[in-house]
Formats: sequence, C-alpha cells, structure tokens
Amino acid sequence: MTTLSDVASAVGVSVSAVSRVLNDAPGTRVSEETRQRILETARQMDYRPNHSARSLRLQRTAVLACVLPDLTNALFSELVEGAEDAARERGYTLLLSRAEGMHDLDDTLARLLGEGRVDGAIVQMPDGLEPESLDSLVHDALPVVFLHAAHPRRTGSVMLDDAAAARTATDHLLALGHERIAFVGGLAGSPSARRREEGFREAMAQAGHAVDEKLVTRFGYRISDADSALAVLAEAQPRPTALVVANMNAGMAALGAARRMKWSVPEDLSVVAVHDAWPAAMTWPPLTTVRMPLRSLGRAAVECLIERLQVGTAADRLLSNESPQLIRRASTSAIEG
Amino acid sequence: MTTLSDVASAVGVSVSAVSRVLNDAPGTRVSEETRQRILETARQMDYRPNHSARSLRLQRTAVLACVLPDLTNALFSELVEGAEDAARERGYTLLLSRAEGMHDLDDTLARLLGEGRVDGAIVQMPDGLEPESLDSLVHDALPVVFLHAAHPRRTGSVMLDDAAAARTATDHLLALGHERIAFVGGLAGSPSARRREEGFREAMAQAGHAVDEKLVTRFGYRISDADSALAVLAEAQPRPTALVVANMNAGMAALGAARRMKWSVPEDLSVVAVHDAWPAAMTWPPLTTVRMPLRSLGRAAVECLIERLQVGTAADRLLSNESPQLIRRASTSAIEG
DNA sequence: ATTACATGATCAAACGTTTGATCATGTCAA
DNA sequence: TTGACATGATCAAACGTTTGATCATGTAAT
Repeated sequence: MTTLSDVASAVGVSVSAVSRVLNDAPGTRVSEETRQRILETARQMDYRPNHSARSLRLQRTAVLACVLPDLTNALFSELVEGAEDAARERGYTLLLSRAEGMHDLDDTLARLLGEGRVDGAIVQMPDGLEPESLDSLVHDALPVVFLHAAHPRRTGSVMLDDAAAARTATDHLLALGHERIAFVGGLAGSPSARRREEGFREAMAQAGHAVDEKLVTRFGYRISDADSALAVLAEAQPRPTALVVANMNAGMAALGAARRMKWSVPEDLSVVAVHDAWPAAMTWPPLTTVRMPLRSLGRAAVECLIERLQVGTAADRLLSNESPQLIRRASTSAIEG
Repeated sequence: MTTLSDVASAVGVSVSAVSRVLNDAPGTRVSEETRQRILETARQMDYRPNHSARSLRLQRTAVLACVLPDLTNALFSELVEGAEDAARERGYTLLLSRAEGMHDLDDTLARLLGEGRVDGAIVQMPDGLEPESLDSLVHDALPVVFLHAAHPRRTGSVMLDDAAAARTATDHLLALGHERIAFVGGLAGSPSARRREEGFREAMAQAGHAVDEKLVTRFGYRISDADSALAVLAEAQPRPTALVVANMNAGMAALGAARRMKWSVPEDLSVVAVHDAWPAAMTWPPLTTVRMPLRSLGRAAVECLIERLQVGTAADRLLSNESPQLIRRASTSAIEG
C-alpha cells in the first residue's frame, strides 16, 4: 500500500503538494516540473488513494448501495447494469446487496447507511412488504430511493408504467380472440402488482368484457404459488382460455404448473407474462412476454438518488416514455386456432 | 451520525472510555455504573461506529469481496449464500461484484484491493480466462482465492470434484443403455471444463466404450455456442443418442438448440448437464442434472480466504466429501425406449 | 527603496476510531 | 509516613486524506 507520504518523500516534496497534483485541485500552484515528477513517481509506485481515509476526510464514500430481494433473478440483470452505468458516469461505485426479509433489510440498511459505508441506497422491498413498514429506518430522511413503490414520506422513488404493461399483455390476448382471460397476480400488498391488475382491468373494460373475479388470483410469484393459482383457475366454469401473469418468473412457473395439470399451452391456454429476460426463451413453449425498460429504471434510480444526495430532496418518477413492448413467443395463440 | 465523542460528552466521560466499553476491550477498567451509563446512552443515541474511521485505524475493513462474471446466473445463488453465511459467522461482510471480462476484473480488483475497500477477494475468472492471466495483479501476493481454478502461484483456491460430476452424468446415460454419447464442453482453456471432460472419458473408458472425437465439442456455455455444438453433432454419422453437457445453462441452451433442429428430447436424444438450479425444472422437457455442493464451495472459499488473511498462506482445496448427485428429470430416457 | 503581488511550496488541523501511556486517587502493607 | 499497587479515568498519537492558512522568494510597480 503506497501512501501519499510515500510518494511525497520519494519526490522530496510535501504531502499536500502530491495530493493537490493528483486530484488536480482547483487553484493548485505547483511548477510544471514538480507536477510531472509527482505524476511520474505516483505512477511508478502504483499509488492508489486509500478509500477509508478519503471517505473519512470527505465525509462521503462515493458508493451507492443497491439492495434487492434476490440477486440471481434474471430480471435484475438489466436493472443493475443500468444502475452501474449511471453510477460510473457520475463517479460513483455501485455495491450490490441482498435482503430477503424485513429483518435482513433493516440490518442491511443499518450497516450500510448507519455505519457510513455508502452514501445512499436503492431499495426494492421484498415481495409482500411495503416501504412504509421500514419507517423506523427512514426516520430522519435517510437517503433511500425505492424501486417500484413510493414511500409515503416521499423519500424518492422510481416506477415503471405497470398498468401500461398489463394493458399491452391483455390487449395481445384480446387481439387473439380471447375473452375469458384470467389474471395471475402478485401478493395483494404489492403496489406494482396492484398497478398491473388495474391495467388488466382497464384493458378488459375497454374491450367491453367483464372480469370474472374468480379468474383473478393473488398468490404471489413463487413457484408453488403458480400451482395454487392454476388449481383455483381449473375450478372455474368455464375455464379461462388465457392468462396474464404479473411477472415473468411467475409466468415460467405457471407453464410448469399447467403442464403438471395436463393443461396444454398454447392449445388450451395462452400465457403471457409481464417482464422479459433470457430464461423466457428457454421454457417450453417459449414464453410470450412484455418487455419493460429495466435498464432505464436502473439509471433513473441512480439519478434520483444522486439528486437526493445533492439537492436534499427528490421527486417520485414514473418512467413512461418507453412503452412496454410485446415479445411474441409461442405460449400464446389465437383462440379456436 | 452520532459519533463516539457525541456519546462521550453526553455521558460526561472521555472518548476512550466509551470506545473501550462499547468494544469491551480486554483489560478495560471502568466502574460498573459508568459502563451502564455509556451503554444506555449509546443505545439511546443509536450510535454506530463509522466504518471508514474504524478501518483506517485498524488497517482492515472486515469486508470480503466476491467477484463473479455474472451475478444473475442462478448457479451463483447457492454459492453466494454459502459464502455469506460463512462470512457472517466469522465477523466479515461479503460484498458482491461483477466483472465480465479481463479488463473489468483488473479494474475491479484494483479498486477493491488496491484502494483498501476490502481485505480480500474470492474470484471466479470469466469464461475462457485462466487465473495466471492476471498475474500482474497477484504480483505481491494479493489476498485472492480463486474458484474452480488454481493459480500457479498457489494463492489459494477451492474446487469441486468436476470429474466425479461428469462421471455421474455419464454413468447415468450408460445405465440407460446409451453408448454413442457426446460431450458438449466449455472452452478448451477452462480448467473445470477440462476436468469434466476427463471425468466423461474415464466413465466411457471404464464402460469399455471408445470416445468418438467428433462427438466432443468445446464451444463454451453461451446460448449461441449450443447451436454451434449441436450443428457439429448433427453431422456425425451415426448421430449420438445422448449428450453430457458440461454446464447447466449450456444444457438449457442445448435443449433449445435441439428443438430448433427438430431433434426431439428425450426420444431421439437424451441430455444431462452438470450443475443444478431451479431453472432446470422449468425447461421442456425438464432437464436432468447433476447437483454439486455449491453452498459448501462458497463456505470453503471464505474459510480459505480468511485463513489466507490470518496465516498468510492457504492450501488449495478440493471438495470431495459430498458426492455429486443425479437429479433425474425428463430429458433423459432409456435407449430404444 | 518600499510596497504589492504572484508564484511555489509547506504547515497544521480535521475526519472518527483505537490503544499504549499517563495521571489522580484511594487502600493497604511496611 | 512512605512506598507499592490497584482502580477509574484521561491524554495523545496514529491511520491516510484534504484543504484553508501561512511562509518564503522573486518580480513588477510605485
């Protein structure tokens, strides 16, 4: 670990001179010759500023945390890439962290923000939990930006146009001639799941079809939840001919559940899910999805957070410029087709 | 941000007293009464030690990095959980990071280790790259433990019994009556892919079957690589009746490629892949796999790294107690069945 | 010849911890 | 009454940076 003073004594100059040159601080007064000597020596000695010392002095770490319920979810890949890009551009480093439950999240935020390891955090609440439930931590306006859900204290948040995505999915099925369409939703508490359900209802209403409440389930996105959902839908008379699933992973799970129930897709049942990532192309049949601008969401989250850090406050943002895009694969087909 | 001196002045006592009590340092001499007052006040004021200050003083961060080529790969989920658990138990925090290529990795390690953000790192090399290629960084014995591959400088590494896994996969196919078995491997440069190929060859030799070299491909694990591999295999005369794929994701991709070539699985072609994670159950047909002890690998990596940090040196470890386990799904069937 | 100012460089404090050294006070033994 | 020692507490330095203040020197203007 070469330090500033190592470089300084190697060059035969003061520590402050070295510091100023390396940061090229505004108003630095140093001769061109020593400047070159300093730069050259620092390079040779492979000097790197110590992060702890610097953040202690500056009272900021230039690190942002991104806390997600499950890092290995393919859906997060794009999101994280967008966030990383934006962070890098603004001179920040992105740190990834996982927090499965409420307790985990409390702990994690306390460690990250409370101990000054990061300047701010982007948080997606674990499924079924709403931002207000960690009010304890946001008590004195911690620099946290929420994904997919707004905190009542308006601490900053970014959201996708979930209603539009669900409408796109539903319209696709309607265009294929389906009328008896089921909605497989997330947990009732989830704001984004709620917005998607609304979008579904809007599309149905606009097409002039009633929504059969027996065809709306809200079990969640886990694999076993798909079994529960399809079991319920199989009871309905008559059975639905198509499904809008509120989430890609849940959509994949629904395909599995349908197969176990000998319900063949897409012949007897069309399935379309919100969100897209590569695993959707690996299922059988490949899953029709609605692609959402996750990369932009990641970028927006970082920008929102940085604004929050600099200005002290940040507006909630709804990303609605890029409209959700249907990715037609083989899990949907025309009715009676 | 409450600091030590905030607490100290609130209690009316020196900073050092507070520090000693809160860390309950060995040989601390403080009256029971003040000890209680300090603890109580610290709790009330929600004091948390500043991470930068502490690591600056202690010259260690108690943070370990885990640098992987792709965080959203489902295979890493288990690995990371094992590593996180082990880290937590030993009083460390695990930081996750992604590095796709060699350049990324260089950069990342420089930032993490060079700037003293972490005490050590667990690294899985990106596909096709071997540890020796970043010799530049391991020049003065940086605290790095490699996953799946040993560094010639013996910097510490942990590996799975890849040969055993490939043998298990191959034996399964042999038991089903297959003889003409192909091996779809990783890139030739990958040590773990090499070990799996050896395991395949051992199993074939033991069963008394010759390996047709035309049935061994080494394109890699990406989706497009599966297309290349299957195109080659389709040319072989006679065609293989079964495939051992060296990696689960590649196995899923192989299913897709086979379908595109109208090669039906498992009727005309059985497929088994090394490694298991939930997406394998979502494909059609569900993919038969060989499960490997990834959680233990994560634990072992952390333990190896900590040993390295404390003792200064660490042995390479091969995890062979838990033998690879066949997960029979629907992508393999008996020949002529 | 004095003042004024620009230039090139250093000093020193501060960020929040930890920890060896030191101090003040009281108790006990000689 | 002095010395030895235990107890409860504080002092001060250090970790590696950054940065406002200061210093020394030379040059130009009065």
